[in-house]
Amino acid sequence: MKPTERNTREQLIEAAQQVVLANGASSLTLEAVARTAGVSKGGLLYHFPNKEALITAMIDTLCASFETGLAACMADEPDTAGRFTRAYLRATTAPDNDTRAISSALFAAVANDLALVAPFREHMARWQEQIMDDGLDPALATAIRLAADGLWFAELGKFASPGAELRQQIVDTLLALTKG
Amino acid sequence: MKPTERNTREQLIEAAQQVVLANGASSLTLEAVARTAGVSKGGLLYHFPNKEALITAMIDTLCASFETGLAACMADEPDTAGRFTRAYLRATTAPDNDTRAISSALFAAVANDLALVAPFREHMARWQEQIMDDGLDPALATAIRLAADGLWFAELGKFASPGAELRQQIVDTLLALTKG
DNA sequence: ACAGCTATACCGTCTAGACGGTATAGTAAG
DNA sequence: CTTACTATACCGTCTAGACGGTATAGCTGT
Repeated sequence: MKPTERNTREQLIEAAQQVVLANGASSLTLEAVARTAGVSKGGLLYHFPNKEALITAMIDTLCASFETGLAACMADEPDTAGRFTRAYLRATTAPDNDTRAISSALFAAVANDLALVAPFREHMARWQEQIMDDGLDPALATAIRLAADGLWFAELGKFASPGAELRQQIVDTLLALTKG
Repeated sequence: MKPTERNTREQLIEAAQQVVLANGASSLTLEAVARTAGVSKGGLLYHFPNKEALITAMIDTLCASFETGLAACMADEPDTAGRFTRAYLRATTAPDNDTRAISSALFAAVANDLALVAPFREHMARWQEQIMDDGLDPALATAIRLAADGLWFAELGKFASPGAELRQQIVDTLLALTKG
């Protein structure tokens, strides 16, 4: 059996997500993560020299995961005006069940050190650029993006998040807005 | 000078907001809050027996402040379909400079104990009820609410928040949507 | 094929310090 | 005598991170 560098690292990140979701960001301790991942604390520190590195990796995973989903949605979308905006909307509202898990990285970052959200901000800025240059009225396109973010935020924090049926109608309404 | 029960209490809440905004939620310690407010730690504990009570008070302040702004916006809005949705939009996007300060309560709650956001969730649920029963298509009205939340969230966390001009156009676009 | 070396992938223990919270004694104003 | 604090000392718990040790895998020269 090969020592599974990749797997352990990923397991640790997953464990960190679980810990945050289960008990809140305040319970994200190195020990708890190690225990959840079935690894000793020393083992965790081998992969991530400190807590900051762990959270940074969580944020990277979040961004990479979304970027992947976004690329897939772009491929499915015809190359007409509003293409990126529609893909963004579809990507944020895709019924990925682990969206919440992955997004827990933001909670962890906010709770531990606001500076850790910087990479996320940069990604957002780049997406916003593409929204602005999407062949739609920039204000409308951004409004749609904000609605998508708002839905994602509502579901992340369980802030009056709409039920399945209403949710679908909202997505459809927003999609329709990208088509005049 | 009467020992100013009210003022000190409010000062402590303000200090807590400042601490969170300045250094992130992780730096919200009782000692730091007391120091910022110019009060001894014992004095803080006189008003708030523990950290949880302090954060709960922060959340209450957040909700009360928004509720007040919302009521004011309702009063300014004609009693036609979409009245509440427009008021909600205006209230969340009002250029209150301390919106960010007050909203730091959410950061504090998420960082310390997710259970503390429960009162906020309840408020959101009640607002959502009124959005649904506002004489508009529920999906459209909720989409507008989510866009308002998204804008608030973007500005709270500095996530690709639009500049002043674009922001105004977005609000106008959303307002227009409530009028068919 | 086998010894010798090195890098990888961990484990378990320890410590310094921070933090929440308690206790106590005292003060100043009304 | 009560309210509203200040000031200080302290305790128990938790935590990040350092450190030393260990087992294994994969070369490399012979």
